[in-house]
Amino acid sequence: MRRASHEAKELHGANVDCKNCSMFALCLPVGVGDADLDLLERIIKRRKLIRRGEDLFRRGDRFHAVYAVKSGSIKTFTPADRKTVQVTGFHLPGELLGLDAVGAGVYQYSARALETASLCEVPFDKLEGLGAIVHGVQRQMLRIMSAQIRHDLAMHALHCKSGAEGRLAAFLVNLSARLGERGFSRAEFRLSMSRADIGNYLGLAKETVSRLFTQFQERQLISVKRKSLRVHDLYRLEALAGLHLAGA
Amino acid sequence: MRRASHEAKELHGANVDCKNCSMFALCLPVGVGDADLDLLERIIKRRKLIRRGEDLFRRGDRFHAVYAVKSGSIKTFTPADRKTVQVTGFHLPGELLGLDAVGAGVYQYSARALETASLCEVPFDKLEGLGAIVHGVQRQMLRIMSAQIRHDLAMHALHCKSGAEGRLAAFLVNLSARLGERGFSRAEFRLSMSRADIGNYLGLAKETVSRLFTQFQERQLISVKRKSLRVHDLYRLEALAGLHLAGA
DNA sequence: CGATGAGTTGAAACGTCTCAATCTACGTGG
DNA sequence: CCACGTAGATTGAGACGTTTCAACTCATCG
Repeated sequence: MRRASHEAKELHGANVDCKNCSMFALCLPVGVGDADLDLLERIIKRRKLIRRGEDLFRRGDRFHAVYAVKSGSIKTFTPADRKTVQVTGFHLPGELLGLDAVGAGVYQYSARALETASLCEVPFDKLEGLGAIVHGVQRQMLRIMSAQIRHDLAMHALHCKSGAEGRLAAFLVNLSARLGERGFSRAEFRLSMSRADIGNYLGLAKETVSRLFTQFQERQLISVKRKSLRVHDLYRLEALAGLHLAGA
Repeated sequence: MRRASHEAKELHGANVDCKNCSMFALCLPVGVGDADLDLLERIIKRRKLIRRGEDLFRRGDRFHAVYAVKSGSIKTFTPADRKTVQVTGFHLPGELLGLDAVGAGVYQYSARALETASLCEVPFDKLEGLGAIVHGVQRQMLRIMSAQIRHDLAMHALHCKSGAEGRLAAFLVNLSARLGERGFSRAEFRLSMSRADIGNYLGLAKETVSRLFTQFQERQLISVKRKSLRVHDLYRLEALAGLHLAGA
């Protein structure tokens, strides 16, 4: 059970509260109002602003920091064919980027802003150093990594749905849920990525995505107008996505 | 560049050396021959043996331990439809299971032996406790988690290849590489999972998998006889899988 | 040695992709 | 401020690949 009782924010423009940020868990163990918190603040709060189409980092860049999205959204991608890319994920406000690079030393994919985005940069060596000192930070770092693995698993499951319909439905349900978790509206939001990006991500042709959107609309599941989307019947959408398994 | 110069072991029956185990990294930071190592040993070395078809744990079970596969292989799966399952992964000797459950408290999927398998059980609370005390263990735990995230990313990429041919090729290349990393033969190994499992995992019908195997065989890429597989032309297989991108 | 489950193969049905034309929104420069 | 150019989105029709259904073979095991 998750709460989403706040007045839902607009994705575009609004920042996530630190409370809703994936990184916030790191703040909890340190005594609030303590010198420790100040220490953490000094490490984390470097802000970065990038505009639509600009890259945050590129595949192969030396790893030095994890990023938390404060506002806007980011897509990550990696070369596929000699002249195409594979979109590997979309990152929404409150979510993290770059954890996969921790042990590798270099980023595994490129990250590009889908719209103007602000981010918190967290230099990892400093954070790791803090973890060695402050009790509980280490524990939270593991929790965060584990959550990332679960997230990736869920994305994986999303891709496995056979049939374009189920995949797109799962994608929308997933987007809706992730936005809802951070206090945005679950029912109405902006698709910051193009149809082509969605298609690429899901392994579908952009035309198929487009057709499916209009089909979902005819079935009263959603309404889409350009980039704005409204979910009318989340339950049936989830059913299409293959959720609603056992009674659980 | 990875080395595989050892005499290649048989997958079936042979154990991975601790040296080749994902968990081994945890042993490095503690001074070898020290009292610490003994401590680690006491935590890790609970062995578990399960037979083909038996479950190591089930989705929803309370999380208490991470497992390392010593021999044999494990498949993980989760319910999909009301009466089908989705295979989420295969775990080979030296690989880990259950890291995703660290922050969740319960396992996210069920794990079943594809053949008789022996495992090391690592109670996580104890390990975490040790991490708080022994310098370096914490660091290695993060490295391991990060590696898991990268692994999941790679699996994700594998699924994204459009076209059954590319997906199956990528799957075989991936299997070959993972076995090679642990000192097994990259060219000749046993497919411990059924065609149906492979198909389910890749989002293909089992018949398609079967047809592709014979087709790959006709093209001299591999030879398959029942469960034993030999890779004849890894390079062309990688090409099919969509690797060989830029010159890098 | 028959039973059983896994694997293979064929033919038809279906779904998704590709190609191509059209349409829409948006940003740019006149 | 309007007009145009462009990139993204939509829609249609045919080609292609994968799934499904079904028959059959082959190994394994009681």
